[in-house]
Amino acid sequence: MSVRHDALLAGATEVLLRQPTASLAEVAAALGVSRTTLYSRFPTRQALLVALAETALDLVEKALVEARLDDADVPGSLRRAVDLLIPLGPRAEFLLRERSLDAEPELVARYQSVDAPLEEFVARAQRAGRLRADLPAWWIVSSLFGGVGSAWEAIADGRLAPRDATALVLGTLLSGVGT
Amino acid sequence: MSVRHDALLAGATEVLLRQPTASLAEVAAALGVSRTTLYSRFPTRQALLVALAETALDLVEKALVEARLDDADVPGSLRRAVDLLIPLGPRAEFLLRERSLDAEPELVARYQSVDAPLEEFVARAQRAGRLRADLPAWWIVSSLFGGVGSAWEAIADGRLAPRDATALVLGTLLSGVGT
DNA sequence: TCAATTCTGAACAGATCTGTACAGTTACAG
DNA sequence: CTGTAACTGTACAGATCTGTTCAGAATTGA
Repeated sequence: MSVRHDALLAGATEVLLRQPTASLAEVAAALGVSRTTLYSRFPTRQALLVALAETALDLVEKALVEARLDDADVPGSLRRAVDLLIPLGPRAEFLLRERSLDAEPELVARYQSVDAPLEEFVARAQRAGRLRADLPAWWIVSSLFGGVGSAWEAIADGRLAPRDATALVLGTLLSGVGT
Repeated sequence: MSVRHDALLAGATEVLLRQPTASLAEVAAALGVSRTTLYSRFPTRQALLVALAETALDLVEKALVEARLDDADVPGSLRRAVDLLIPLGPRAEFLLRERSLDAEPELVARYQSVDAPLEEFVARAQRAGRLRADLPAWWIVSSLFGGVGSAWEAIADGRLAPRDATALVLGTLLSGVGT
């Protein structure tokens, strides 16, 4: 096997992220693999997209586990989570842009189950008075992911150094931009 | 003219937002217009996309003008801006998702010129001590648009009432989610 | 060295899309 | 009522993409 299966998935994600309408011929060429090989692994284009989404969700899920969300240390937990999410940029960004994935019920179901541990953590932190309780928990989670997304964009544009991203995202999320 | 030109643009935006790969035949059908008519107004598919983007940028630009950004009233100015940006959701969201527009230099140039007045306003507010000066102005603008984007998503999902959106976005942006 | 698995290039049918052309119909203004 | 302008349906050529098939080449492991 000249190209490992997961390396192939990672490469395909990047190609399709840059050019979502790329044909499988273009994807195969960019990966240095023949179109036939691609079809032997993924029977249809949609199957490839779903596989890409699955692995991206796996990565996000894994990041949230590795962040070791700890009710006793809310800022530290959030810092670890953002720190682990930042490098996933290109892999996960694909999920948000590709519309045809919304038609896959099993994927849509996973979106929520992946968010769940973080949302529950936020809700506990709110009850413990560590986070504002006058905002919906889902909104706080949404804002966190939004901040991570803005950071991805800024990094891709070369405006932001990856090492600075976490502090910027968390500093803004927790304290706001007001004085 | 059975379908007004700008109504046609608005409708086309919605169709293409829901299904970015829709053919011009589908777009025309959804608009109640013949495919031939569509081609008579926009010589190519790309020309249609560019026209859509132009009008979306016009709307954002107009919203920022109408917000009457006033250095003496930072929170009020931001509130007016967000208030006017929220209803633009579907129109502007299209811009962010459609990748083929990145190949149009004149559009890319406008992205920045549209943001400019807001970014300058933020920079002045920072110098006046009304906003945190330890964050880059572009990041604050990016966070504001990110918050508006999260609100659009939540509204589309039915999780958020449009009337509540502005307070949620601004409350989070200015004060953060920490206690 | 040999055998099995995997990859490759080429070709194919079917489908779809774009962009163009044109003749006929509708709608509207004067 | 009449003429102009806009719209419509249809048809076409060219291009591209998907998904399949298959015989041969390359790799790999034993």
